[in-house]
Amino acid sequence: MNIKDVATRTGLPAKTIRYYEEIGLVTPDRAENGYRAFDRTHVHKLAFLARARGLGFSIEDCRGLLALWEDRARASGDVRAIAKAHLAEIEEKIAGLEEMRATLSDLVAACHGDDRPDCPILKRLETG
Amino acid sequence: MNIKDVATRTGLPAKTIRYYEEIGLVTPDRAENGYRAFDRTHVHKLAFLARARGLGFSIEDCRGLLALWEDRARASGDVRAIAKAHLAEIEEKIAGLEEMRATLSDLVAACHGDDRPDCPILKRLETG
DNA sequence: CCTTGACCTTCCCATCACTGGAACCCTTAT
DNA sequence: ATAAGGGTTCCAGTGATGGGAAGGTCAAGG
Repeated sequence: MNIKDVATRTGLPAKTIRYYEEIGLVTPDRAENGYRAFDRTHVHKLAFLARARGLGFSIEDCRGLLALWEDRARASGDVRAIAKAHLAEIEEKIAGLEEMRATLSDLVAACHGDDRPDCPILKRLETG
Repeated sequence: MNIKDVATRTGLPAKTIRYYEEIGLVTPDRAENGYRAFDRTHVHKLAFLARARGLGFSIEDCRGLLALWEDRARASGDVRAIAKAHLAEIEEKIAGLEEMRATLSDLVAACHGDDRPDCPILKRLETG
């Protein structure tokens, strides 16, 4: 299968698939004309990657998850540890963003937002 | 004032302050020895930038906010528009992360996480 | 046979907002 | 004289792509 078909099937841009090959996440064969030749397992792997990335896992996490996925003797605890660490990062990010949101929505609410120069938003940025 | 003092006062790394000069956000004078010479207004400006960045505004947003801050004839509506757009972006980001968090915490909860290979997390990544 | 258009390839540059490091200069104190 | 602790510039790298150039390949139509 050529790269465009794989892109369509997995939802990943062709560029991204080439990148994943470059960093060793997939290793498609090559046809005689130099085109990448993907088989079912490659597509399956790329779909896995697309889902993991969709859940926000880093490329390196994905590499680890892929390795575990392909290891029949894996311990589910290892998978869980990766997911748990990632979950913690996400929660941290959310917390940071929530704080920004709270401040920003207060400021936006406090600013009358007309032609006058007086502005609580700028005042806050000015004075902390 | 030399860059280290400004860094201490604003909480910004010296590297970042140099970068802000490079992209035209501040334009400190130069002493005879080539050192950057910051005065009170530069420090004030950098502190403003530090706070705006702390609220997640992009550098380009900061540039706009700085310009408005320095414009006595500004309309607070312009400031508010920038803040509102940024708030919307943040809320979008939060929504995306919340979705990830929900899925991930379900998966982490469902995975027994021991030595056995059976793993709902991998199953989910495998099958969507 | 030739051309067109849709593929494919590699390669390099850009993103965002820094961060690290090398190589070198200046100042102050010992 | 030297050492510590400033400062300077410039180059390269980060994560995970995206854009675009320059050129090879393939199938269909005139």
